[in-house]
Amino acid sequence: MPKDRAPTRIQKKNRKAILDSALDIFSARGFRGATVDDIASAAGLSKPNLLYYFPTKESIYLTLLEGQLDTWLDPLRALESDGDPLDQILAYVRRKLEMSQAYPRESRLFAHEIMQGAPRITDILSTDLRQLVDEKAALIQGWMEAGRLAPVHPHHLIFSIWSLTQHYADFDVQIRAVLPGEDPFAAAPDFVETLYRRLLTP
Amino acid sequence: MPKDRAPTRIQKKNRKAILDSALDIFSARGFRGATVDDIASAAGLSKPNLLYYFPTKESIYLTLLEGQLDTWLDPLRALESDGDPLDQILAYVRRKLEMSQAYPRESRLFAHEIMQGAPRITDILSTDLRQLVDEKAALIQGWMEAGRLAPVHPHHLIFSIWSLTQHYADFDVQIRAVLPGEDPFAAAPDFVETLYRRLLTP
DNA sequence: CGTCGCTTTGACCATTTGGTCAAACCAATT
DNA sequence: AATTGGTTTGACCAAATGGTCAAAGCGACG
Repeated sequence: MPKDRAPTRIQKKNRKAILDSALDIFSARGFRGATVDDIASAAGLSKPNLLYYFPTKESIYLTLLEGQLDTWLDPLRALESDGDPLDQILAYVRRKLEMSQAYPRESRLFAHEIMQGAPRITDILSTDLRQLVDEKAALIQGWMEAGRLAPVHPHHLIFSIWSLTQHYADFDVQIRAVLPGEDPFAAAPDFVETLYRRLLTP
Repeated sequence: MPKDRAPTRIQKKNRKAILDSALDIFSARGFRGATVDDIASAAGLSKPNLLYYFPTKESIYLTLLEGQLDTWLDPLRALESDGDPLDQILAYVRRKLEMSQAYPRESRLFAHEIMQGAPRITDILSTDLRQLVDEKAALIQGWMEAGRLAPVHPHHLIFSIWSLTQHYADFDVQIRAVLPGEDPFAAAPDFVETLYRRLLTP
């Protein structure tokens, strides 16, 4: 593995290729279902060569998880107290749905990890994520108490947004198998907007 | 493996124990994350002994998937054209949520399988499940056209029910990490009922 | 109580898989 | 062109894992 210097051109290229291939494979098969060999050949490298850039399979996986976590939570962070509450929520839902469409691999990566019991990120979930959610739930609660949104349990509201939007990424195969021809994401934005509009309009 | 006769008392007991332990482990770790040894010792058997009852790891997994699929779809099948449409939908949602609470392992088993691309059940999804969903979607569509339910895309309505209810089982860890103390399933029934009531009341 | 057929197991095997290592290979700088 | 340091690989290893098998154990029934 290279020294502690500025990464060379080759290092940048290969680390990026590895992480991209690894995301493909981890997101499709979970941590244990992915093999180092598969990731390596998907990245166009030999296994020892891959292990020259990342010391272990786990280190690749952790790099991905940690590297994407912030991005993944950005939409929720952007939920602000300014402006119309319903618009804020709808914008959040829309961002979340766009992320599921644009980054389904990331969605599945987290889904796998959480369904395994989230062994590598429980502490983050119960500290950072929990704090963020509590904060935004309080904001929503405030809107509801002010009569600016119809009242519902704010935490469960957030869960429902997660589940609904990520479902389109995580269960893509099922949706496509069931939906007659049409692109799952075609009608989804309208549907979720309608749903949250009717749920939350005071 | 035993001949083609009526199963003995011991066979019944052991097959049941194996399937139960296997459900524990497959649902927690997915197919590749589960080892035959783990399942065997969880069932209180040696590995060769387990393989005396099921020829392969895959056969255990398939037995579970197929054995639970019908049960898993029963709530949707029970959606009938009789009675008040909203009550029918709300009853479906309630049944589905109860199943997530009572059978989280089964929910996760299917979730894992589908997230892997559903290699073993794609055909069932695109035939049986699709037909069932189409049928019920048509029923819902009819209710909406008759003005007895507020109009939304019926397929996506069904997806939303799946995602919302199964989320409580599949992402249990995350929900518990985020929810301040309370039991996730305590407020869930009220929340989902409110959601679908507001969404669908004409 | 002996036999027959179901049940259980220790020992074993082949394959897969994560990871190591020394040697070869390049690329750029002097 | 020689040197230096990053890059690549073939060969190899140990552990894990799915599965086999012959032999031993056991239960019920005549």
